[in-house]
Amino acid sequence: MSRYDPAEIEPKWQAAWDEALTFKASDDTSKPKYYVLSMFPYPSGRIHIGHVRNYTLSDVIARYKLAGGHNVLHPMGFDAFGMPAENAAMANGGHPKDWTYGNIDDMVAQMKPMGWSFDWSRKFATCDEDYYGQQQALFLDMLEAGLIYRKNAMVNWDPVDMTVLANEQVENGRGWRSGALVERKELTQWFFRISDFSDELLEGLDTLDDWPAKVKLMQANWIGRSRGLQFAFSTVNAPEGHDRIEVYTTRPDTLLGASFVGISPDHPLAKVLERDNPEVAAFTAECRKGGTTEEAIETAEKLGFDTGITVRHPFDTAVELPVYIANFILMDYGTGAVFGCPGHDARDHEFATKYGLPIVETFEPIEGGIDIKAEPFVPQKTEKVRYTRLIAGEEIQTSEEAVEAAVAFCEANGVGQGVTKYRLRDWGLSRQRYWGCPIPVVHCETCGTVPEKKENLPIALPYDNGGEAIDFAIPGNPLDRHPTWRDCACPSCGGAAKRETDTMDTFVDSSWYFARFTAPRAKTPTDMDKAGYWMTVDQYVGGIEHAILHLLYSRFFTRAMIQTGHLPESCAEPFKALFTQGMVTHAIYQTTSDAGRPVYHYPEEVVSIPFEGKSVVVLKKAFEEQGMDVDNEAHRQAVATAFHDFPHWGVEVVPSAKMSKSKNNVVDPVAIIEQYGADTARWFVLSDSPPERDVEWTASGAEAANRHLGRVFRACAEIAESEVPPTGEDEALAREMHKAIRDVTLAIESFGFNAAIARLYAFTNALTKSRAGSETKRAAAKALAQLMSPMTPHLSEEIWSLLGGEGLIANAPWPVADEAMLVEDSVTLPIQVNGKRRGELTVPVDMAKDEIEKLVLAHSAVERALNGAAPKKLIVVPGRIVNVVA
RNA sequence: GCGGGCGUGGUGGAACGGUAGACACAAGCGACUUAAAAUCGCUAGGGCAUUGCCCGUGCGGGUUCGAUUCCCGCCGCCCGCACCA
Repeated sequence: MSRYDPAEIEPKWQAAWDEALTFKASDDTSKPKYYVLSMFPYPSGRIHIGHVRNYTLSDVIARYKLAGGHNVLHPMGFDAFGMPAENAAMANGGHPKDWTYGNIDDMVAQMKPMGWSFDWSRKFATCDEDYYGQQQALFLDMLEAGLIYRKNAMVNWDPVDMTVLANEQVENGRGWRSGALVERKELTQWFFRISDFSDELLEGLDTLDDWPAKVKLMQANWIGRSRGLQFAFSTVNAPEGHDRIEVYTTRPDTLLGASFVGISPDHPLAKVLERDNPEVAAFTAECRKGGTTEEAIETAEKLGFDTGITVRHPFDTAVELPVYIANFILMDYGTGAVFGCPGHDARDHEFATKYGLPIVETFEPIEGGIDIKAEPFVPQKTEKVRYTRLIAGEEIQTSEEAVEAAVAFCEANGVGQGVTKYRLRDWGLSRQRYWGCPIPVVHCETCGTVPEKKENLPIALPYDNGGEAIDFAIPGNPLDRHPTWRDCACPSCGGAAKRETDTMDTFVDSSWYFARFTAPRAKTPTDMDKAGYWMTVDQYVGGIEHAILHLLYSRFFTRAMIQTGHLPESCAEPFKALFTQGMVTHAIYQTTSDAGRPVYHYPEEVVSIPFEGKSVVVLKKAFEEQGMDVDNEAHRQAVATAFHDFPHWGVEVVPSAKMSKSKNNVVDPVAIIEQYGADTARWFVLSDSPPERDVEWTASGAEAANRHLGRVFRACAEIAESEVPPTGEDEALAREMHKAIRDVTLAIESFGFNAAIARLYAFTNALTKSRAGSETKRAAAKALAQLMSPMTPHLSEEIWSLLGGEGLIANAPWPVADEAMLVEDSVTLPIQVNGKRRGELTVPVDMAKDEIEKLVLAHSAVERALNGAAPKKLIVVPGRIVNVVA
C-alpha cells in the first residue's frame, strides 16, 4: 500500500481537472447559476497566507455548489494598476508594465498548485489594454450621462505619492497607501457624482440581508445622512453683503436654547473680517495651522473669536446672539455656520463655559432634576423628554418628534426649511500617475474639454518615449512630460489638442471587474445577456478593510452602469452576500538586545521544549553556545532545567500577531505546499477558527492537519483493499455516515467550516474504529471523501479513485442524508435534579411521558436526591431532557 | 466621545434556553521498537473524595423547572467613526 504523497497526487488531479475543463464556467442558462467571487489580488509577485485563506473559502463554496448541481462561476484576475509598480520602477529601474506582468506570471505559478477551482480561462488584469479600454468606454458613457463632471476643487494632496486622494482614501489625515500627511491643494479634477446616489446607496443597504451588519453600518455612517433645518439669522452691524448668516442644524427643537452663532474660519464672513482686522487674521491663521494628526485633533482646544457682530433670534428679536469665529467649525459641512446650544451639546457646552456664554435649558428629563450648567443634557433622540422651552409639538415627546415638529413649525412661519444633508462627497477620480487607466478626454484650445471618440479607444499608455525609456525616477507624472503622447487631434474640430494626462484612481478598476468576469472578452464593457445570467455575485469573499472604499464604489458603479445601459436593472446591488474573513496570524518570537531593543526571531531559530508539563521556548543558539545538540533529548532537558539561570536564552512568545516581514513571523504558502502539500494548507486554514475570526498559524497545527490527512488516506486505502463480509456493526456505521452527511452539509451551508472539519474528524474516528463489513466501510469512505472534497480536493479525488468512484469526485453529486437513517430508536435523556445533571436514562424514542416519569422517579440518583419526599415538579422535554424539582 | 463586537480549560475553539468544554493543539502516561522517529491506545476544567460531592463560561443582579445563551448594571479587550452642527 502506498503512503500519502501530496507531491505526487496533487499535480495529477490538477491536470485531470484541467483536462476535463471541470471548472470552466459554461454559459448554459438551463442550469441554476452560482457566482462566487474572492476579491482579486494586487500582483505583488508573492501570494501570502491571507490569500490562501481567502481563496480557499470561496473555493469550498464553489466546489460545494458545483457538486450541488449549480453552474458555477469562480473567476480570478489581478488588480494590476497602481503605485507599487511605479515605485519599483523608481527604485530598481525597469518598467511598471514588465514588472506587473512578471509578477502576475509568478503569482499564477504560485496559485495553481493550491488547486483552487478558478476558471482561469476568464483571467484578466486591469492593466490589460482590453480591460482598461472598455473602462474608458464606460467613462465616456458616464460622462455623457452626466455621472462624471470636472470642477476646480480643494483636494487632498499626497506629497509622497505626488497625487490626489479621495476623502475615503485619507485616514487620520494621512494617505491610505503612503502614510504621508495629506496637504490641501486646489486642482481641476474629474468627479463621479456618487453623492447623487446617497439615498439609494443608503437605502439599498437594507436589502443586503447577507452582508455583515458591521459593514452596512460603516457604510451608513460614511454616507452620513442627517435631517435638519436650514435657516438664516439676520445680522446686526455686519459688513455689507452679510446681513444674513445661513446655518444648518439637526436640532431645531433646541433653537430657544441658542446662545451664540459660530462660523468657520473659512466662512466668507470670516474672510471679509480678516481682511480689515489683523486680530481676526491672526486668529484664523492660527486655526488653519492646526495639525492634522489624530493626536492634534483630539487634544485641540475649542477656540473662539468674538467678532462683535450679533444676530437676532428668529423667534425673539429682542434676543441678540454674539457671532464667534470658532476653530471647530468645518466650512465644507452644512453651511459652515452653526448656532450653539450649550445646554444640549457637549462641544457647545465646553465653548460656552470657556467664554462665559449663557446656558439655557430647552428640555429636561421627565422626572426632572438636572443641572444644565454643570453638564449638558444629551439623551438619545428616541427618548421621551419634557420640553421647557418648546418650539412645537407636545410638551412631552422624543427629540426625534420634536425635530420634525420644529421643522414644520419653522417652515410654516417662514423661518428656513427642512433639508437632508449627507457626509458623502463626490468621488474625485483623477490621479497624477502613469500606471493607471488614462482618462479618455482631450483638451482643445478651440473646443475646450472634449471626450475621445469611442472608435479611438483604447487610449493606450505609451510604453516608452519613441524608443527611449521613460524615466520613472523623476517625481511627478511621466505622461505629463512625455514629448509626443500628449499631442493629438481634437475629436471635435480636428485641430491640434492635448490629451488629459491624469489617469483614473485604481478603485475605478476594481469597481466593475466582477461584471467584466461574466463576459471577459466582450467587445463592449459587458454583454447584457451574460451579465443578466450571472449577475449579481451570489457570494463575495474578502477582507473587512474594503468595507467602505471598494464596496461602496462598486455599489455606485453598478447603478451608474445600469443608467448607461451596461447592466440590467436587477444588478443594482453587485454582491448579494458578503463574507469578510479574518486574518491569518502567527506568533512573534522576541528577545531583547543589550541595548534594550526588541529582536525578532524566525520560527526556525527557536525551539520549544516540553518541560514539567509546560513548554520552555529558547533560542537554538543557546545550544551552540553551550556546545550542545538541539536534537539530543538529554541536552534539551539540560537546557530546560538550566533555563532559569540563563534568562537570555528565553524567548518571549507574542501570540496571534499580524504577520509582518519586519517581525519575522511571515509564513510562506509556497514553502508550506512544498513541505505538506496544498490540501494540508487548505485544511489547516479552515480548521481552527470560524472563518470570520483571525486564525493563528502554528507549525504544530499544520503538522497535525498533515498527519490527519495521512491517516484518512491510509484508512481509505486499506478499506479499498479489504474483503470483510457484513457484520452486526454495518447499520451503526451507516447511521454515522448519514449523520455526518447531514451535519457537514449544514455546517458548510452556514460558513461553519471549522465545525464541518471537527465533524469530519469525528466521522473519521468512527470509520477507523468501526468493525463493519467492507461494503459499508467503502460506502462510508466514499462519503467521507466527498464531504472532504471541498476542503481537500486532491486527496478526495485520490480516495475516490482508489474506491472505484465513478468519474471525478468534483463532478459527483453531493451526497444526501437518508432521513430514515437519521431516526433513532432510542434516546438517552439526561436527568437533572434542580437543574443539575444527576444521571441519565436511555428510553425508546416514542415512550410516553408518564412512562418516562415513572422510570425517572425510580432512578437511583433521583431517589437519593428526593430522599422519600414527593417532587415539587417534574419536567419532561421529549427527546431532550428531564428535570426533577425537589 | 459615538457606534459595533467579544470575554468559556495551558491554547484555538464547540454548544436550536436543555448533559458546558465537541473537535483539535500543547501536555502526560502506556504499547510497538535495540533506540529514536512514525504509528496506535489511554488520561486530562479546578477542588475534595470511598460510592460520590462542591465550585466553574469576565464581575454583580434578574427572568426561568433549567442561562455560556435572554434582560439590567458594571469591568476589561478589540474594531470602526470622530470637532459632521
